[in-house]
Amino acid sequence: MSTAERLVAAAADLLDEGGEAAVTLRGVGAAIGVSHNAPYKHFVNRDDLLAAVAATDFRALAEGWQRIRASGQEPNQRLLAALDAVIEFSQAHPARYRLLFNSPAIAVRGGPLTAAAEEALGVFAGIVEDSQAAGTLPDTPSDNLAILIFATAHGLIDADASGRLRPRTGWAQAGTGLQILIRLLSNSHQN
Amino acid sequence: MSTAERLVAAAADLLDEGGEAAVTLRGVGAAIGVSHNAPYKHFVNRDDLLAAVAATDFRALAEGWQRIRASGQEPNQRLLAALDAVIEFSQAHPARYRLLFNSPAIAVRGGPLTAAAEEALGVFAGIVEDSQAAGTLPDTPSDNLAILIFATAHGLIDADASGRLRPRTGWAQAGTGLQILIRLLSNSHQN
DNA sequence: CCGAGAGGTTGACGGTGTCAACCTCTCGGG
DNA sequence: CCCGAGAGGTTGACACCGTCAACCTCTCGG
Repeated sequence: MSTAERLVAAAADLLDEGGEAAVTLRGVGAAIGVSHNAPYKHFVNRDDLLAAVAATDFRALAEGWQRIRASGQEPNQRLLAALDAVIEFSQAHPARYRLLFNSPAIAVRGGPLTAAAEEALGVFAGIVEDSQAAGTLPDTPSDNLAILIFATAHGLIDADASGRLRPRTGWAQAGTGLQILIRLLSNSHQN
Repeated sequence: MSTAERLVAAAADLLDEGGEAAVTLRGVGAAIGVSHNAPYKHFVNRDDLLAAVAATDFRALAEGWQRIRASGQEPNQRLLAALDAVIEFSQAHPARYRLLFNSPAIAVRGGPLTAAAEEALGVFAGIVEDSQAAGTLPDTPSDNLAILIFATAHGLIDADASGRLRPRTGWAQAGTGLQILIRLLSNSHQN
């Protein structure tokens, strides 16, 4: 593993352990046994390192979704599995999830990060499209419905992370809300 | 205005001007002409000050929604107006919006912040309930549907803020997506 | 062979949150 | 009337952080 990769991995670990505030260039360097300035040989600054973590995670997410899309399940089952996958990631790695979908430091940047994000969301849109093609979701333009569904998932995940989901709804987790949404949308379609 | 209130106002201004990173205890103190340690006489630490800003904004949001709920419009129009209000806030004060609904530093804390947040979301749930009572939305339990709708709104706002909404959907802003959602839900109800 | 560049190091700078100590009013009970 | 406690403000210090600059040391291609 190259030094740059080890730095990214160390940053991801620190993110998991202590949130974004715990990711310090000096700490990341120390974690892999290099000096406090070594990261600057591979990343232009702290945000750039975080962006690299985000890009890695987007690629992993896209890969997981791709596998789900290619699996033999029913289309709506694949959609629910894709949503479950991102919910699971958000619970296992909250800070990294926030980096992907909530971080202003990352939002604007172009380049490989944006490309990785768009590829991942493209795979997700494909999964939604499969459901529409199978006739189990309304035939609104695919990208629009995908964004709508994903936005709801993200909103529910955030609400859960903020502790505002369970007390108000009694739902065990965000997935419950999404099942309800999918059902409502299916009803809408069959009207 | 008390010193504490002036500190909160100054913090809100800095949030608007330069994002969360620009809110520095020293800067907030300097902005109102006190020393770099004066804030500690009113807030236990930086997060506490940010929480005070968030609580203030939650109360203002609740007040605005209350006014909308009491207005004479049609129930579904009131719901769309409430959603427009939060979208407008998110665009006028992105960093403060993020503080309300995205911030891990704020999420866990109990006390007045949590109370203010729950009151605001309660008002929103009331608006949704009105629409259900008028028969223009499905009769899923009120709180659940409110959370579902608000989560979608929040997700679309985040997607927009990350620059991932417009290129993919062509929607002018998050509100467009919400109109579509409301229409889909209405269809679902009338099935 | 040698020189440039990649990748690493040390050292320094200004800025930041936070703690500790001190100062100075205000005001209510003896 | 006094006086002492506490609220609210100040200065000073500390450790830590991102970042810049300068330097060192390999490696490798012309």
